[in-house]
Amino acid sequence: MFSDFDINEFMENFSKHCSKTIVKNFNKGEVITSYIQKRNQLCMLMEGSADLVRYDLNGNRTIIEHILQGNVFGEIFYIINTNNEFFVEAKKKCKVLFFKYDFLKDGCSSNCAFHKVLELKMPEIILSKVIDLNTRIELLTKRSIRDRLLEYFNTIATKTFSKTITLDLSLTNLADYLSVDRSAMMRELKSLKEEGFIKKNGNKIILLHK
Amino acid sequence: MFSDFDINEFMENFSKHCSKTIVKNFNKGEVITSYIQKRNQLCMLMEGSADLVRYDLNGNRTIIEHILQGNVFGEIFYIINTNNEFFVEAKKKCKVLFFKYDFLKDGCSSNCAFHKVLELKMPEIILSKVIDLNTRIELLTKRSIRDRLLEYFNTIATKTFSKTITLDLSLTNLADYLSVDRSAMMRELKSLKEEGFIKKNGNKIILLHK
DNA sequence: ATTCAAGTGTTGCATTTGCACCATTTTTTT
DNA sequence: AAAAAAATGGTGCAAATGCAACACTTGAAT
Repeated sequence: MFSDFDINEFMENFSKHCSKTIVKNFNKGEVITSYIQKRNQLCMLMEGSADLVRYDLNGNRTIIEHILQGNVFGEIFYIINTNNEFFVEAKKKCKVLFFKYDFLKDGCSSNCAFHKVLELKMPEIILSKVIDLNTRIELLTKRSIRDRLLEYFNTIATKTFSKTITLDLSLTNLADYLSVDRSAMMRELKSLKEEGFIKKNGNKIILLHK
Repeated sequence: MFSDFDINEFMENFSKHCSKTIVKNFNKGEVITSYIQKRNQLCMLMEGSADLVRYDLNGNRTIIEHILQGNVFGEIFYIINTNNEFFVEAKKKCKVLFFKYDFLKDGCSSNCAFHKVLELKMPEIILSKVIDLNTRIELLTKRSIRDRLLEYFNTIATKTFSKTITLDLSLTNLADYLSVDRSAMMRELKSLKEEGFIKKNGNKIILLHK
């Protein structure tokens, strides 16, 4: 989608030239932002990886979104009407660009050229977000743990053109991402192995044709 | 978000002036589009309401998305990598505008002014889509039928500023939307009534403070 | 007005999932 | 290198959910 355009390089330059954007660095485990107030905040992950995590009243932890380099995130995408808390947690060292969505339309005082480019690219950036979210919904509408696991594996296999998958989430986090109980998921993984749907060795999974 | 701009009126005019967009009408029950090929199709619902429905291999029907007047939908938002079939079904008489996403960037031969406006408004249109999808994800990550029902009711209550809700989905469709078994959902609705969380009379539901 | 189709409400039973543990291994921190 | 923390793998049991079936009501079509 950005074949002729390196969005990360662009954003890096953007932040250097435009006084109204901020770049911050975070270490693993730190909270990048929390979705509480309405600040119209829009963020872009320039380096590293992070999770948008929700803790509910029962103590369940859910990974709402797995954020990779180049992805956008932030309050601007949410209407917060629950008591739950949302945090974006850095999984590795992260570099994050913060800016306000309003600001995008308004331009900045210096009327900088970067704004124009970002404005132009924004539909595509958000469109790829929509595609990711729909992929997530496709997963979450699966009714059984088995179907969610297979959907997750198949999505990655399709993306990487390979039936051999290296999980970038721990199994504990995978359960939180699929929004299911971890021990029940382990049980299901075992069944999938025994019934010949997959082979599993550590964080490597091979999808078998069945 | 479109306080100073009536997007529907605009689209109506757009379709009249721009040779590359098509408006079609559909009766209740008709299939508006199916998500199979990659045609970069983007649609906007100008009148009526519709559901994006998926039937899986087990025969389960899931309402992936409930599409209202002014909403956009279409293949462009999806990567189809499953065997499942996706249909958009008209719930009422519908008027739908079809166009191609690519075309948006390229402009049309007559270089019409409508393109410019749509280009300008596109980020906001898609942004509101993102907000809807995140609301949907928030619902689907709830682990119990009870929590999904309450989340659904609360979202509507927040939107309408009222604790009294009139369901615009049949209970059968609501179950398909929550992605749960209908009879299990009915059981849960009954418990919610008995335990004093809600009052229910036909398709009217009152949320009680608890 | 009658027939047919769809939606509602309910139940018994089987299956799946979640919960509360525990043992062991791996990773991280001190 | 030792200690602490986190992840993996597992189990028994309880609770939630799905499935299949049926009666009844409502709405649509002929």
